[in-house]
Amino acid sequence: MDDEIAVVKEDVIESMERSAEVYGLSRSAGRVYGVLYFADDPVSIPELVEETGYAKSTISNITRKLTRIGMIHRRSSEGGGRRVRFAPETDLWFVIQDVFTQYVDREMEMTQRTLQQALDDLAERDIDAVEQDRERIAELADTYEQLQTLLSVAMDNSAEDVIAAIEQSDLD
Amino acid sequence: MDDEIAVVKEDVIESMERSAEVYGLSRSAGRVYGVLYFADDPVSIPELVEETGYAKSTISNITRKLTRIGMIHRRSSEGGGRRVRFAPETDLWFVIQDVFTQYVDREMEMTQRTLQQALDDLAERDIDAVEQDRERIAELADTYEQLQTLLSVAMDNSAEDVIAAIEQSDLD
DNA sequence: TTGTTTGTTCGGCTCGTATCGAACAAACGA
DNA sequence: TCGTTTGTTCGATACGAGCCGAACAAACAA
Repeated sequence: MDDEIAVVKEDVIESMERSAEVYGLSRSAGRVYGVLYFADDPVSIPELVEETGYAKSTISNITRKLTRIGMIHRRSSEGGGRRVRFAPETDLWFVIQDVFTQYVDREMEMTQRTLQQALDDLAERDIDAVEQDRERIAELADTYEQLQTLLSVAMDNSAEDVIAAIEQSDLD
Repeated sequence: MDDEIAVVKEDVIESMERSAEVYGLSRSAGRVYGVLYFADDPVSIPELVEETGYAKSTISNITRKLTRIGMIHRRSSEGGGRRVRFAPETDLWFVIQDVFTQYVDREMEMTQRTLQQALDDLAERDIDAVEQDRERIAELADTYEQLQTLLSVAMDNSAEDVIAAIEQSDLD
């Protein structure tokens, strides 16, 4: 009876474990997210321990990491005791935007700063001797700027809007 | 003299090491790419050993990995002996497209298959008992389909075209 | 053929990370 | 107040990844 349903959910959760791995998270993180995703209400740490079989400390670490990247949320302060409860962020586009803004955008900013500094350093020197190197660094900076432009547009809009904008053009 | 230039290049290469880490590669991979990026001609494995200080076996593994994901290319068959030489792929957008197509697109296809299978399984059962679970899985499938659409448009066009399409709309 | 150069594979070492259980801290209920 | 529940932090262990040197394989030169 319910068993069949449980099997189907288990399949989906296992799929989430695989996905988590692809995106640089642990399988355990995928499972925790999966349990939250199918839960009717926010889930406490003891309940996650019960449902996943992981140790309390492990769940504590996983929930912290997932909370930090915005994949789950702490639903603190609520009827019951001081139990912390977690709910999943179901808008995956939002999660992606968050992660890219936190890490990729950051990395691009740092890289751009390094490249500009390098160009400044080379600018003070004999042109011919460094021209080829200067050109290469400049190209890299251009490429990065282009990627940054692309990324910031994607990060500042809903997935629907981006799709709509592209489809209304002649790209597809 | 040349030293100053070497320092600037070293800064840029170290930046590439950091970037490589953010994107799930090893620092050593970033360095190898950096050396190739500044080289005037394709570089052999012994030369990479010389320039990076890494062991021959390490360079062998790194070049294989970078070649697989399309960040560098084997320039085999060439004037000299049987030495294999490597050149960098400088079109980073092309690299990104490759990686996303190889891994993310693949993961999304697999997930979609799992989700559809789950929906089929639930379809045979009593509607009311599984309606909420079915709805959740369906939403996940929808989200994934949307992300796939977005991704495939981005992966099938040049960065310039995608940027142009978006800017010609009213998104920015 | 035989020695040399080049590249891959293998075994081992190190280090980081995931995980556990236990100790600790904080908040709640009695 | 004191015990109980909840959550975090702290070593300890285990497993995987990066890296190395050595053994091996393959191609070239003499």
